[in-house]
Amino acid sequence: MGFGNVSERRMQPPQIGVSVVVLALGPDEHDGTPGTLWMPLVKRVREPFLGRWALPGGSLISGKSLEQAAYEALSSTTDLRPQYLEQLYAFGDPKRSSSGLPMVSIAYWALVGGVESVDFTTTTNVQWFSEKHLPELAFDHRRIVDFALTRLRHNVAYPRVASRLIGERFTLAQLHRVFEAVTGSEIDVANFRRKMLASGQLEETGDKIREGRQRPAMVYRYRMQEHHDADALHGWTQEELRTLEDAAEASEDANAAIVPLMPWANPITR
Amino acid sequence: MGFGNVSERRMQPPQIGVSVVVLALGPDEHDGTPGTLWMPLVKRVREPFLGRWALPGGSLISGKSLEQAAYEALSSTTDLRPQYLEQLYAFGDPKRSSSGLPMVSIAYWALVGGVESVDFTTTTNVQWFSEKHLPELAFDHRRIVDFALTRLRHNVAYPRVASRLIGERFTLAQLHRVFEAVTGSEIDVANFRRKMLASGQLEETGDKIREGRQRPAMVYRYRMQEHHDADALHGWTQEELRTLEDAAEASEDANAAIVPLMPWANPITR
DNA sequence: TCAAAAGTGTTAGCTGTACACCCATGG
DNA sequence: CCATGGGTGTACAGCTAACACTTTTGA
Repeated sequence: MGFGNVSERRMQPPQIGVSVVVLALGPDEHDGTPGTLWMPLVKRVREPFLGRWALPGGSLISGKSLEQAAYEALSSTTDLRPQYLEQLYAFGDPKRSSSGLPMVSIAYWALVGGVESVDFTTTTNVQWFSEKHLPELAFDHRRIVDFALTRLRHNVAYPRVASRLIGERFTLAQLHRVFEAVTGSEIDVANFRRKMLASGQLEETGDKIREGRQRPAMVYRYRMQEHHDADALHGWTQEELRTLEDAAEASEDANAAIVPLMPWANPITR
Repeated sequence: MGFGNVSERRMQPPQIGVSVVVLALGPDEHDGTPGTLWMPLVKRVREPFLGRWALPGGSLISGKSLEQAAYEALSSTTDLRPQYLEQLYAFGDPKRSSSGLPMVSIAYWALVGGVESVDFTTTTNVQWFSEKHLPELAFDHRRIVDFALTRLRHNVAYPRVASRLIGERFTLAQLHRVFEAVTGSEIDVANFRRKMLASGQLEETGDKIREGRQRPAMVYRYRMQEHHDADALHGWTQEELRTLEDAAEASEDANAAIVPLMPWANPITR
């Protein structure tokens, strides 16, 4: 049972899928300093857009939540546990597939990493690309990527976001580099330090680390604040709460509850 | 050909629908002053949740964009042109329908109005409810409503949002009342005036209007800034751009292009 | 001429930004 | 002892919040 022709396909009820923009901090392509965002793409093995690079994703099948589907799309390309996963937007223009197949795609963005810990291995069907040198993508995935990058730039100031990119322990200088890399703008180091420390979100580990040959820097860690029970209040999932906050103004920062991500996730097999 | 039993339905591919939270500013229920948000709900005529109130919405069928589907859900309950329409969130937990029918719902929020112009007529299947006295809703629609209200509260400071609630021409006092009503907090009138005027977004009409028996107030109007051609730049729809901005911090306000809403909308028949 | 709402001025305190400066370390 | 990055002090500009004040109107 093959597909019908284009106009027949247009009459089908739309299919739902998820697409995930997975972002990790990796080395710059010229100097090796970490300061560029990388994302894995998969090569399509079917029409339409056979052979093109596309975002990891999959169809939504019964009994699974959207987050689960996104999580699985992610684990099919990376064996890392996502450090952050949030819904971006639902794309549903019937013209978007440009092949007549009506399709609604719910886009997610995820952060993986820990600066050192990401494995940028290339396989036949999965390859990591620098944000700055993306190939042509299938469907409207390029727009989804831009959407995700914009969101990240706007949200990197939230500790829960930045911390998922950089990893558990870090110096203020490292954190500063991440901010400059992600936002693409220069930030005064002195003021950055004070702002971060004043936020009360950072906690000294007591350790020091020397990166170059100079004075060693204090190692910090994000202080995970205790669970507010906000979800019990309104029945919202953490992910939904984050999206709510994304819509918030800057004023109320990070009074969100942080709980272990993906409470339903199975133990990872790696 | 009826439905199978619950476990059979669970195996179906999920259905996609849209739900719309339509908000308008209406009179307070005690004093008649405009200061309460109202929304239309429809009574369900089918299982599940037969007889319960639910958000206007519908199934997504082929060839229609999500926005079109949302627009039509809106026009089925209100013959007003939506002044604002924006995607909220995609809800997709398979447990959400509590009846075994897998369902993904893409929620939109819309503003209609112009203070005087909304017709709060009740019909058999459609009734307007005050935000403060909502009945029990079908599905997880209560959460969607809360989601929309939170979004509105966070975004009312954006002129394009507030203006769609209040109507074309207004005094600063009226605008001030809207802000206080929506945010639920007291705002110093003097500072509010200055902030609004300093924003450069307001424009005198030259008219004055007297609401009580006192000194008449200047009538203002929002200055619609010219079209940035941002959509041509990135291929984003206006609606997608707004959602992007929602994720933005307060700093960059309203450099968004404003174009006539719903360019594909047919002339209204009223 | 008085009450009530429209509209203006003034100040204290907070925050962001710029930039000068001191400190610790290995070579 | 010096170059380098880590880390601190300070001063100014601009914004916000609070509230006292003046103006305009109809009754």
